[in-house]
Amino acid sequence: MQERPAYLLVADELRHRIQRGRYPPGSKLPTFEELQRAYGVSEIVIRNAVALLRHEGLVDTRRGGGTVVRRRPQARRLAMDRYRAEGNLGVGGNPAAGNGPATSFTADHGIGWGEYRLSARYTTMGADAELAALFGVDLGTPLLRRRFVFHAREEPEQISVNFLPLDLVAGTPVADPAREPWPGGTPAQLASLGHPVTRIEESVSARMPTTAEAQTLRMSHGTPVFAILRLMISGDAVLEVCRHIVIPADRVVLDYRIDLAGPPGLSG
Amino acid sequence: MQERPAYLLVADELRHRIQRGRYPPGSKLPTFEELQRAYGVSEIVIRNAVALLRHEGLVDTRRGGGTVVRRRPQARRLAMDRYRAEGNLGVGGNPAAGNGPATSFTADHGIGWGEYRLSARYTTMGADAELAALFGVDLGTPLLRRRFVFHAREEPEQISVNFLPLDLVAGTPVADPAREPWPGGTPAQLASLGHPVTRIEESVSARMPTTAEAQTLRMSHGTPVFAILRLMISGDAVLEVCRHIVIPADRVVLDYRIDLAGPPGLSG
DNA sequence: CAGTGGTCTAGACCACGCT
DNA sequence: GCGTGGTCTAGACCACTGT
Repeated sequence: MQERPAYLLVADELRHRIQRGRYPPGSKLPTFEELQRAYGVSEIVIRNAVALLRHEGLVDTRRGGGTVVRRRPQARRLAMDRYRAEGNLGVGGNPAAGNGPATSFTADHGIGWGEYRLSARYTTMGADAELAALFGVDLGTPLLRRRFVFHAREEPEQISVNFLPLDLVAGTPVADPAREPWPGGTPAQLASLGHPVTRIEESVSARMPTTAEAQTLRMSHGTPVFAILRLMISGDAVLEVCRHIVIPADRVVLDYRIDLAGPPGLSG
Repeated sequence: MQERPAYLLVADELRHRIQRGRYPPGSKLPTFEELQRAYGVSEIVIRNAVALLRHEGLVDTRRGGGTVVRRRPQARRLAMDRYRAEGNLGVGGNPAAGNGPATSFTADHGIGWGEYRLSARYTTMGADAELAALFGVDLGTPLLRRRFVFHAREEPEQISVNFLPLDLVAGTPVADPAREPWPGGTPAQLASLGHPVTRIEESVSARMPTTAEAQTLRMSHGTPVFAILRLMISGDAVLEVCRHIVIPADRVVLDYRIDLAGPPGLSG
């Protein structure tokens, strides 16, 4: 029977106590010095143990502020129906249906239009291999590249980097950053150009954030992100490629519905 | 201008080299001692830097084996259409369509029936609050609990913990662990009981694995997992609740399609 | 200002992979 | 057996939080 490293034993013990409610969310763990004495080990053992819990997303540590059991933020549910609402908004014309302008983002976060802010950066570039394949166009085809950081109540919540064919949007209000935020979002923009979105495809990945992403989104350690590749399709044409929507994974649950009742796929 | 800690500078440098291809996937980084000398810092600085990269999922370290740039496993695409195939399988009766028995899992992994194995553990329990709400039954209603670990070529790939109403399956082959693996999976099982699945709902979360999950799935460090809550619905009745499907997130991409062309939601 | 966690040093021994 | 990364000691100074 080989001995488990001391820091793992300490981590197991602390984890157990957190999960059993001995250290409830929001409470402080004992200081390193106290833990050191309690377990009769050196500081680095405690440090390694706490670092492990931090990378598991169980605790947060702050200089001078102690080690705090993380509160699980209640996750928002991102339902696919929100896109339906956006589409209708765009098609119908004015968003005068209810409480003023809206977007899937504002609906998701339950915030008003005034609490919604985004920072935008627009550039143009030629399609690289991946984008060319997704759009079904030639390499180097001019695209409008838009990078958004969505804020709810001044808190950064989501990064989006997306692309539109330049020949579709050049000279239109859609290509004007000053027009953002746009009620109804991208579906409304595409509808305003005469191309209502008929299908959306989302490819969901999860990974650890890059340091830049963690900084932009003010993320706590030990939290993965969703990285979603999204296509907006009108008829058979891909009109928008969102290369990545990046969302901290502790803040959302993605809801999808799959209907099997209708006629299944053709072949086979 | 405050100074960035040394270990972050070293991590930045190494990360940059990895991303630029200076250290390609599968290659070894210099040893700690070499890095120490190269940067003129103590060992712990190197250690902290490499630990950071490991938690970001960029490298793997092994005692005696050096620090290796992780190869990105090519992610499998889990498309929602696979459920359609399963449903047809069950309804049609025999799975004699093509290459023998199949499941969404075998299709996903491109493996034959012989390379597919699962370990199963069945128990019964009363519905807790969450399950009762999802099934729409009373607290304590008897349920069959099934825990599966799916293996492809003897590699553990996926954990599933799911529940069926006991009054639906008691005494049927579905409640017999020895009948697994079952061609067509759960949709086929439900169809065999006269309840074809008409709708599936999936709620996708991502988080760091528990230590038990990491061990069961033989995961490398710094990799999050998808945790999917899945409902199988026939008509208006929830027939199966999969409380969590756990899949290492570096191995899959989840594809979803959202059709907007049809009649939108009723209200509003 | 006291207390806390963060970074770092110099050094030791251990466990594992490779050859 | 040798070299690698893993664990650990004892101690120092720094940066931030709270009072």
